[in-house]
Amino acid sequence: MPTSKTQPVIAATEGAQRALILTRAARLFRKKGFERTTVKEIAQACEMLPGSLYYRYKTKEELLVDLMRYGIEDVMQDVLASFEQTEDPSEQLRYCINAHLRALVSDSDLIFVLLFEWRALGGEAQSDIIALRDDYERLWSDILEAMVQEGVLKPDVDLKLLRLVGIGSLNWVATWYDPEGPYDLDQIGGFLWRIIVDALLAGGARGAPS
Amino acid sequence: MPTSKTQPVIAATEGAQRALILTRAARLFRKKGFERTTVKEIAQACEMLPGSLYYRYKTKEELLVDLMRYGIEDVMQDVLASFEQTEDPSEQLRYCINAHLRALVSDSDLIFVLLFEWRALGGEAQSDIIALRDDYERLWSDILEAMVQEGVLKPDVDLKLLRLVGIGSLNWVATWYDPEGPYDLDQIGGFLWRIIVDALLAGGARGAPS
DNA sequence: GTCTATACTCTGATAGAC
DNA sequence: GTCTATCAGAGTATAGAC
Repeated sequence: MPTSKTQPVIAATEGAQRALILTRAARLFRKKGFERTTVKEIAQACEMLPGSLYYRYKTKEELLVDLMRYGIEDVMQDVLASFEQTEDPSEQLRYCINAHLRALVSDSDLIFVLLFEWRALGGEAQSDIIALRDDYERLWSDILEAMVQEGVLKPDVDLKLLRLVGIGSLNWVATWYDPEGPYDLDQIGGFLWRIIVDALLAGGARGAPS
Repeated sequence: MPTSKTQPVIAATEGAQRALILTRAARLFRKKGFERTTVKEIAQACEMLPGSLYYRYKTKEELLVDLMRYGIEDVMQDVLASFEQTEDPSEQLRYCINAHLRALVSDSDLIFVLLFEWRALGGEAQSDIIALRDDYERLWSDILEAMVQEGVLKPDVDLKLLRLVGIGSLNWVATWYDPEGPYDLDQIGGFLWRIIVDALLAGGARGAPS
């Protein structure tokens, strides 16, 4: 192999290992919760022994933090990419909703863990992750604000409430969604999207903002 | 004290003790999670010692199960009572939304624990609690169905999806609601209620069911 | 019913060989 | 980088006195 390509290849391998560990861990954390999952189990799932894991992460909590960081980067990329697929604000919302849902229930369980295990983090780590989550929510604020400025949403809608309630309904999907169930992600996302648009579309006949 | 009153008084005292223990435990579980809360801490919060707790509950998990059972009975009563305060289906929905929100963030943290700690339960206990939760969700199905039959919601609305998405947005409020924050429960509940009604009201001009 | 004292288990984490 | 071996600590749960 040419020397010039050595560096990237190593990096990719490293990254792959990290991804593998975090994904396997996420699956366990999602199923059993962070505390009930032992380091032994994580190592086993990665086909190594506990000692080897401690070469990469000083503590179990540090692994969780890295997992969450990795997860949030993942969603943000997905949502941003979806956002840029169209210029139409209403469609942008639809795409982003779908991207969020996909990230939430896809085979990587990173986002689920991010959403449901943050209490397992101690003080400072918790603040770090919350800050990252705020970044992500800001992304949604931007999307909604653009919709207002483009005249797709009524100007007097409380965007913060809409964001909180909307993301909430999306996040909760993770608790009941069943790939074998009657609804696919597009249906769920579309349902929510339609409600928002129907209720809050600019120029709507009903719904005085009281 | 007259003898005839002795029995009830004892029962009330017993019940009060149970309520005290479960409420104190719930606060801890909410803050730290079930696993990170030690039996010692629970006992301390109840001003007793670990041994005393084990007189009432054979295991820590049994305490959690009782807590969840107690919590779900609580919500169901509240929501049912709210439902019966009016005959108007639309208002019924509004009242029930508010009741759910109140239960969710009131000083008793029972519902929060019920919603976020069910993974801490092992197999059979988990099934029991899920069955209880299904009972509760059925209550919401009934409310929504009544709204359709009274002509308040469009007949072609997917009630199951509406229920899932709606309850989800309500439940998630528990993760961000701040009593000192800008929104009170009525505002939050009202916001969601208005969206539903505006988007899905029978005879709506927009929103063909695709 | 509550307390004291304690047994037993399991887990996160470390040190050092390879 | 990964494995072996192991420790110190913590936590649930129990037995029996009061």
